[in-house]
Amino acid sequence: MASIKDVAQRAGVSTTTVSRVLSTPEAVRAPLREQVERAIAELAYRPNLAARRLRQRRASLVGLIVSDIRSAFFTDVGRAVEDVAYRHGLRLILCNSDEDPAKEQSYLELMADEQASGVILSPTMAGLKQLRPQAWPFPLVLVDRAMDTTRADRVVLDNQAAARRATEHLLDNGYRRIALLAGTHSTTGQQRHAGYAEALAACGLAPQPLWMDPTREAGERATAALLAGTDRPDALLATNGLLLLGALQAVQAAGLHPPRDIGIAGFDNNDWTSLPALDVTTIAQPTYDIGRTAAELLLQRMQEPERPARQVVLEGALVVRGSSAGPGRR
Amino acid sequence: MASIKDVAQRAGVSTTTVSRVLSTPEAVRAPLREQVERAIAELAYRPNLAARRLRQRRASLVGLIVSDIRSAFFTDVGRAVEDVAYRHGLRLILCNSDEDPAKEQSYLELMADEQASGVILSPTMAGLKQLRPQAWPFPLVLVDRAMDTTRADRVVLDNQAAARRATEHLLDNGYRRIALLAGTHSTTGQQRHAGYAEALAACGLAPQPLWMDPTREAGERATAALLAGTDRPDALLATNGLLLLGALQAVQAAGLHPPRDIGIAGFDNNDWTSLPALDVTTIAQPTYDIGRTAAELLLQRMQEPERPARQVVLEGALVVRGSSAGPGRR
DNA sequence: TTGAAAGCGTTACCAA
DNA sequence: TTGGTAACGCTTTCAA
Repeated sequence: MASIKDVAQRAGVSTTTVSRVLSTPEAVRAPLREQVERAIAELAYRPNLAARRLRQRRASLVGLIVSDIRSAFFTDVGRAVEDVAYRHGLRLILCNSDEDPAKEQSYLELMADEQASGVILSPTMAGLKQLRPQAWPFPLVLVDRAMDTTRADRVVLDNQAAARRATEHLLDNGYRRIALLAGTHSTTGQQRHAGYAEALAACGLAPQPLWMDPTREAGERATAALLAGTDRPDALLATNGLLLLGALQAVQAAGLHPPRDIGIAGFDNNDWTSLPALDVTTIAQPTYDIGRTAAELLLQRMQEPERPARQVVLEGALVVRGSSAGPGRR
Repeated sequence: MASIKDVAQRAGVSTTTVSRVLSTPEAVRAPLREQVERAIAELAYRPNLAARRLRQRRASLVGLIVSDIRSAFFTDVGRAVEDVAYRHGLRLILCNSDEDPAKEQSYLELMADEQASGVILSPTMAGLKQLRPQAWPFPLVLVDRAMDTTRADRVVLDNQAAARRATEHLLDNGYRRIALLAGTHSTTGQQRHAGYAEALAACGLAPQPLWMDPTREAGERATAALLAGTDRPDALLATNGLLLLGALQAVQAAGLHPPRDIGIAGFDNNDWTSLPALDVTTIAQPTYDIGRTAAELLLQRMQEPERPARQVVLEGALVVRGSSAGPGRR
């Protein structure tokens, strides 16, 4: 591997000059610069990142730690972050905490060890509770999940409003006994519950929330139990895509047909929800905007570490499809 | 940040000894070692990875470059790779090439710049064609996609056999005019086509392959055109999950009901395929095994760089569901 | 505008 | 078994 020394030798200049051509080319006179650039090309020189980091005590690298890499939500967010980061000469490292606080912690430590310039994090519930953003040697931006008390920049959906709108939509279409499948382990589940409860309260109706692990299996079990019970709901709202999938599974297994037998709506506009045979009403999140905003907040904080923390709230879009068209409708 | 010097000073030993405690503790006598360990704990010392890399000229880091991070296939593979890597003290960096050869190339360069110990790659078609595994400064293991001529370790599905089995299953259930939705841009599509053609040839039937971008939209368009045409097939086989989704979209939009009006089967046992309202026959890939095997091949090659390249072929499982039960069946 | 030299934190070599 | 010292490749003073 050619080093900066080899380049300097070949170009007949000092290593300082080569370094300058790499970082601030305009500070080197044209003829010399071209000489150096030629040597770089001829030797196929690539700077050693480890050496650069050691010297600069900072890596041109941002981390994105997500709780579930499988969800379309986070991959879209990741794409947006990468786009912004790349334009600013920053590399992105993607980490999947898999909803495991220990893994999350371990990745944060990895980022510290790697001297990352910044980290964007969608924390687990446990991780969020004990999170001390100031304790990390890099700026931290939270996405998707955050508490009002957290002193860090954050980008979140207006979960409460989105859930309220979805619930109102079900109410408008004639459903009255609306059950909520809500995920524990996340602030989003709680906020979505709040919006749901709010909409029902405005109509003087009783909420029927069910709390569970945010998995397909839990959603299926809870829904099956609900449908087998005496006080059967006439509509279901699921607070994320996996719970929605589980709910559909149970509804279909019970031989029920939305929207007639039961209304269905849920968060996350996953690709399969638009299949005509399912045609599920969903809340679509502005995933790309969320990621882009998070990356921009991070870059700003990197430049201005002392500015006060900001929260950006984005809106979800209700995608109305057939599954919530109203009881008795085909 | 405390450095190894601070630890040495506090423990009253040389930096060499501290370094040894970190890498080969058994080479340091117990009392001294404990002294050092105490100092490390008290100072909350963390080794500087950049310095370590600069010195060792190797990062304890493996890269996984996938063509589509969204697919369950690659996230499962990633989890398996991470498990194995973690057990061997290696960090995993996940990169998404998004089927873009330029991005793939750029990530390979990133891995070289980072002095990665090894890389696992699912190459794009263009990337595979011009891939020179020996040209990279790290061992390379291919997953999912590879050519027989590629001189690198590789782990692949027996795509041809899997496609043959799926086709035979459709034939066994009475379908005769079976169309194939195959993705260009990948060797898997071609191999799956071969198995499909083989099964049809054995029955003296004509293949009806359609080549397209491996996207939902392309699958939908192609299927819609197929269904609107004169020589309408009585079954469809899709070579990946997105094409399957697109095919279902078009079939349902046309008001057709599998398995009666048309048989459906496809690769990738995605979570939504088991919904009762869809109940799609699929080929499930042993994703975790694929990832684990790839990681193991990589570790072996890191230890023994000169061993000849090996190919590991794993089998897919046909998951029979209702969508292929036979024409005229409900 | 250019160059010399120091130093980032670690490990590897050699000597004790 | 332990320690001194050089070196990894780069950037950043500082001086010319």
